Amino acid sequence: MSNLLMRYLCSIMDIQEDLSKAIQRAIADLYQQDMGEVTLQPTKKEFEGTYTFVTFPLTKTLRQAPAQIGQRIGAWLVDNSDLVSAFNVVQGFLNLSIADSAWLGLLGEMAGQPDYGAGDKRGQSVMVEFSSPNTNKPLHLGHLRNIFLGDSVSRILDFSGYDVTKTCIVNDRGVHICKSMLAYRMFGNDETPASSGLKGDHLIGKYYVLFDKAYKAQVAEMVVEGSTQEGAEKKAPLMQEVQQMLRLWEQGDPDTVALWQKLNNWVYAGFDTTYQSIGVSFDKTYYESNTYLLGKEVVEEGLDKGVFYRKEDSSVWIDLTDEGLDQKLVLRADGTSVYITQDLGTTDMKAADFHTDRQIWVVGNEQDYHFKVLFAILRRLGRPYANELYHLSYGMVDLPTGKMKSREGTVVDADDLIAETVAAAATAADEAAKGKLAAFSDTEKAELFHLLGMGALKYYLLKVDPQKRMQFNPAESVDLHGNTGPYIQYVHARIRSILRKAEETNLPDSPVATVVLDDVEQQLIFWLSQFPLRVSEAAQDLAPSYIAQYAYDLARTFNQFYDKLSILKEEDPKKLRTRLVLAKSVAETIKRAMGLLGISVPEQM
RNA sequence: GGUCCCGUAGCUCAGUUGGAUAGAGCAUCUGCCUUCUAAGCAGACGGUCAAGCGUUCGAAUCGCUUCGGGGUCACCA
Repeated sequence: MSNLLMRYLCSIMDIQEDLSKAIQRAIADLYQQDMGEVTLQPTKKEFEGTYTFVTFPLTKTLRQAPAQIGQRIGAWLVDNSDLVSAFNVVQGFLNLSIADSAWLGLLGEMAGQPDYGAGDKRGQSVMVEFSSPNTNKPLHLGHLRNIFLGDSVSRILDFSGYDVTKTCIVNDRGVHICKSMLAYRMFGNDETPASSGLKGDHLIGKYYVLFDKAYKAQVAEMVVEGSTQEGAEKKAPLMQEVQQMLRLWEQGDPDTVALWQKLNNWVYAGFDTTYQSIGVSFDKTYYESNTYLLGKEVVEEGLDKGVFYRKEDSSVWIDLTDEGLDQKLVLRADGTSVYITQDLGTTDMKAADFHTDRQIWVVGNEQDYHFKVLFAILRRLGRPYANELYHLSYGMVDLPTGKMKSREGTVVDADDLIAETVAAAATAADEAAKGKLAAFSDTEKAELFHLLGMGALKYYLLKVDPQKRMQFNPAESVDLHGNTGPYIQYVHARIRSILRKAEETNLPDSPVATVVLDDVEQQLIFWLSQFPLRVSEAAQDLAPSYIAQYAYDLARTFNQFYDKLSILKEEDPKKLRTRLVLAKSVAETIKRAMGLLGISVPEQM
């Protein structure tokens, strides 16, 4: 996939890039050798300097000891480059200090850019599919990881210059929803979200559970009467009724369809409420009731092309054993579809609807195999888009007590979790505020606590590498201290407070070119300068965790700066002005970075 | 069993294309508010990077083997 993603091109001055070129020139000048691209790394904090160039790899070609190479290049840079103010050599490591003038020039350019870090429009489009719930029960914690990931990846790609289409495929048909429908018909007494006071998705979830209870009781009874467990599960009258209902639905029976529509609409309203409270939306929602019959013509096409083959029982298969996969059924003997049939058709349809250059699915890693097969089939069918399909796979969310299991009732409901997180954030924040919120109205307070709670929750779920299974610890997820969303939000509020006091309307937008910088100021400018690179890496790897980590590093460095140096009480007006520019840039970059995670930042907290 | 993913401090996690003495947070302990928001800062404690072998100037990172955890290999979705 990465072949499509070009390296981010930074329009502003790039110290790292310029330094790397200067080193190439040094080597050319001193040794008459062309080393090609040279890479730099940040200097470890126990050493003096900002960037480190490793000279070990040059020893063979240049036939000189690593330390000596470092000495010569370092000296050359100090003499010939305005960027480098000093250097030191430790074995094969050449540590370079950057001149204040270079830092200040960089800060000035960054501060002057209204959309600093954004990528140029590249005329490429991406579709991101995420959330994709079933309509028989409410969203849960696992969905939240999925939704936050999909939403954040969409924002990152958009910010990086792609045209992004966010889609959601709702699984609104099938046995699962018929179970809720049947239970509602049996026990519902025309209950509605309004009459019950329940969100629509929770109401339907309640009937899904009721069905399961009644069904299990029925099965148990039949087992007592002598049936086998397996036989009872198939023959139980409730299951028979569900199957009959599904048939009626497929035949378009008006009563069944009306009931189905009524219940599903309640569920959608419930989902919408949840999406709204977490600040997530979609450009296009597909419904499986409209797509589940798709894919059969793809099967015909595959048979014609000889990609698929028919068995004696007339079921249709593909043999993927030479790719390390298996033989896979794509159409049952009775001519009905399986899951992958429908996905083949849906993928074609999405491509036809939006013509995006890429399609990304945010789906849990239990479907890794499914997507390997899906992509392999589409490649064999010769789809032009087949090499630009990507499964953004993520690991499950575990609780401290272990796996979430719906059977054992340990599934964490999304709405409950959001409410609890916001409530916990409110308690903790109220206490920590120590009177800072005295001027806030109740509404303003509620908004702030929601913002902090969502910041805590989103940051907690997004800071971890998606691929990894992660543990959700409720207590940690609402923490305001340390590597958390609220810690970063706090830094933003702190800076905004200072800027307000500094007569906001009259803030400078450029530093003074001649001031002497403190180490921590250099570090802060360094972190600011890393933002575009981090964004491009996050876009390339579809990794919101890079942005989360970055935002924390930036915020933490600001707190060190804040503790060490005063802004408003600085007596040297040049320094004061420079620090204001610096603080303002940090606040804006934090806001932007957190925005890429779908997290808002407060003006005051 | 085939195949894929994971294994880093007591716990939760970072660790950029192989680089220096492997980093944060939480927890525990110690300092710092008359001073721009202490929701903060600084410090201490804490490691056989699951184990072994190999590749190389150099490995948490790459390769192989073993052990441990999980997913998947449905005419479910």
